[in-house]
Amino acid sequence: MNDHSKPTLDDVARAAGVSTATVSRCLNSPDQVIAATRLRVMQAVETLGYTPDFGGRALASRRTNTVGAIIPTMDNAIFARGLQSFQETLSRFGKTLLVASSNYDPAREREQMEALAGRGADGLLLIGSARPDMSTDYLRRRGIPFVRAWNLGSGDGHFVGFDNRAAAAMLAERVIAYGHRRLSMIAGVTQMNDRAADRMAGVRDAARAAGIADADLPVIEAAYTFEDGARAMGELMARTPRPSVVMCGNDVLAVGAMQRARELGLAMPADVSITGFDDIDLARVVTPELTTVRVPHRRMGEAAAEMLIRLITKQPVETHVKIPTAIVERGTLGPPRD
Amino acid sequence: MNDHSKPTLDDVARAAGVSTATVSRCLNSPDQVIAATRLRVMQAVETLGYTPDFGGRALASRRTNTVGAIIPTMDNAIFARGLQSFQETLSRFGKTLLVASSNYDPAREREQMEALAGRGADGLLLIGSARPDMSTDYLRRRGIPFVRAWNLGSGDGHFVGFDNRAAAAMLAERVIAYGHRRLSMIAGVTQMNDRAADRMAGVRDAARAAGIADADLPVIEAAYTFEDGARAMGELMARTPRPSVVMCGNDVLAVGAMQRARELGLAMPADVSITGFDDIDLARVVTPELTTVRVPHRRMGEAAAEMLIRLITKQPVETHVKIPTAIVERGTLGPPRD
DNA sequence: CGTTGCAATGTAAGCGCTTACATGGTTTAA
DNA sequence: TTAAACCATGTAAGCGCTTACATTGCAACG
Repeated sequence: MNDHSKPTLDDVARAAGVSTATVSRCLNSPDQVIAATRLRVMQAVETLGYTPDFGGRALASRRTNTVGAIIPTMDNAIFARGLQSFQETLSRFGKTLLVASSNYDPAREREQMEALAGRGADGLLLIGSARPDMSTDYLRRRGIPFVRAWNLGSGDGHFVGFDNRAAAAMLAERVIAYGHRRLSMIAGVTQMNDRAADRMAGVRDAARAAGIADADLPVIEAAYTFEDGARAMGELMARTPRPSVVMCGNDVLAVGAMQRARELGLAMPADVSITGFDDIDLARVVTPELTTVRVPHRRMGEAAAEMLIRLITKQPVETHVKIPTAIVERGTLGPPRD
Repeated sequence: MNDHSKPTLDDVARAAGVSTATVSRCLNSPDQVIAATRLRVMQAVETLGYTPDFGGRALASRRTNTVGAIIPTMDNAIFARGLQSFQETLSRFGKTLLVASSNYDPAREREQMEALAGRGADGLLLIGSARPDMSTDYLRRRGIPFVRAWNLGSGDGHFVGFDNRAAAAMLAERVIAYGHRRLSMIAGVTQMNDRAADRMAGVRDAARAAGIADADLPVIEAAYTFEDGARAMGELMARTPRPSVVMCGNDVLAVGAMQRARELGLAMPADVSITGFDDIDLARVVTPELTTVRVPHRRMGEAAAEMLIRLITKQPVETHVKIPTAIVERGTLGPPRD
C-alpha cells in the first residue's frame, strides 16, 4: 500500500497468509476455496489494490479470452454500429474486444494483426476480403481463427456479410426504373476494398443490363469523408451532359454530395437524385432524407461474434452467412426532370 | 512451419542456430548483432511466421509501451476526432493505444481501468472528472499516470480541456443578445458527466445574469442519440409558452432536435432557434447548418498525448492545459419571431 | 481405533521473453 | 609477442501467473 510499485500475487498471498496457488484459485475458481480463506484473501486483494497481471496470466494459462477486430477507420459511423453489437455479443461470452484500425492500408492491417496476435487474441474479425494472401496465411499459420465481415467472399474461410454487388445492382435497377438514363457514381476507393468494388460492379451490371453506355455512367472514386463526397459531386455536376442521378458508395459520401448539391443550388430530387448505401443514422437526418440500402449492422455484428466464438471453441460452424439487405426509399430519389 | 502451434523465440533460435538472447537482441536492438547473424535470424523469423508474445515481453521487460483510453461511448462522433489525434501523437512516440468504452457507467469504467492496468498500460486517458474518488485512487496507488480531457478539473491531477461552463455561457449570452427571453435546453445526462453539467450550468449562469426566470429556462436531460434529442424536442415544443430557442448540450442532440422541429413543421431559425456544442462534421451537414461551439478536438487530443507522455517519462509537465473554444454562427440561430 | 477418501491447501515447474553477466575470439597498443 | 580492450554471442535467472501433483487434516467407515 505504501510500496509504490504494483502488488503481485505474492504480496497478496503473504498478506493473507496463504500460498500463491490459493490466491490464484480464489480469483479463478472461488468455489474451490473455503469461505473463511476466501474472505481473508479478498480482503488482502482489496487493501492492496491488487489487479492480476494480464501478461503473466496469459503466459501461464495460455488463453486470453480476448478477440481482436481490425477495422479500416474509426472516423465514421459505418462500422460503429456493427462493432458495437459484435462487442456486446462477445462480452456475453466473457470475451474482451480489442479494436485496432488500419486506415485502409493493408500493410498497417498486417502490423495490427501481428500486434493482436502477439497480445494473444484468440480470434480476429476482419473487414472484407481484399488483402494480400500473405496476411491471411499468417493467421492460418499461427492457428488464429478469423472471420471476415461486411461482405461475402467466395473462397475458403468464414464470412458473414451481405451481397454488396447484388444490392447495388438492385438499387440501380430501381433508379433506372424511375427513368434515369444519365447515371453517375461516387464510389468508395475500390483498391483493396471489395465492398466499394462490389458496389461499383453492381451498378455497372444494372446499367449494362439496361443498355446504358459506359459514357453515361461516369464513376469517381472518393475517400470516406463528407469533403471527399462533396468534391466528387462538384466534378460530376460540372460534366455535360449533367448526370440526373448520383449513386454513392456509402451514406457518408452521399451526404457530402448532398451538401455540395445544395451549395450549387440544385434541388433534390428535382434537379438531381442521390442515393447512398448503409443506412446509418445520418441518412434520416439530412433534408430530404436519403434513399439508401439498409444493412442490418447489428445483426451482422452478432452473427460475426457467434461465428468467431464457434470457431474458437471448435464447434461446427457455417462458412458463409448472408445477411439480407433492403432498399429504403426516402426523399432523394425521384424521376429525372426531363 | 508444419507445427500447428505458434512459434516461440526458442524455435527461432534453434532454426537460426543461435541463442534466444541473440534473437531477442535482433528484434530489440539490431545494431548489437552482426549483420550476417541478423540476416539468418530474420530469415528464420520470416519463414516461421514468428511474432513476439506480448505477454512474455511485458513480463520480462516490465514495460509495455501501451497506453489506454476509456471513453464513454464509441457510438457517436464526439470523441472520434480527438481520439484519433491522441492516437496519432502517441504512435509518433512509439506507443500503442488501447481503447475501451464505459457506456457512461462509472462501475464499468472502473472495470476497464483494471483491465487496462492489468494489460500493463503505462498511462491512461480519461474523459472528464466526474467519477468516484475510488477510481482515481486506484490509479494513484498503482502508480499509473493519467490525464483527464474534455474538461478542466479544478483539483489535483492533470487536465487538458476547455471551459465548458464559460463556453456555454458565452453562447447563451449571444442567444440572449438576439432577443430571446424564453430559453430552453436539452442537456446531456448530467449525472457523472461534468461536461454536460458544466454546459448546463453555463447556460443557467447567463440566463440568471440576464434576469431570466428559471421558469423561462426549462431543461430536459437526454442521452446521446438523435432519437433522444428528438424526443426531448417534442416535449419542449409542447410547452406553453413555447420556448423560442433550444440550446443543446451537444451537436448530436441538436441534430435530433432539428429533425423533430422539421417534422413539426417548424422553420429554423424563424420559428425556433437551435444551438449545438462541439462542432462535429455533422453540424455542417444539416439544413440549415448548425450554430454551435467549436472545440479544437485535434489539438486537445495532441495536447493530451503529449502531457501523458511527459507524465510517463517523468518530465516536468503543466497540470492544466486550457484549449480555447469559439462560437461558430451558422444558420440555426436568429432573432425570435415576436 | 486404524483405514480410506476427500476436500483444502501448499509446492514447484514452467509459460515466452529480456538482460546482467560470463565467455571466447579478435583487434590494438605497448 | 603479449596483455588489454572490445565485440558478438551464450548462459541462466527471473518477470507474475496457473496448475499438476503432493501434502495435510479431518470425517466417515468397518
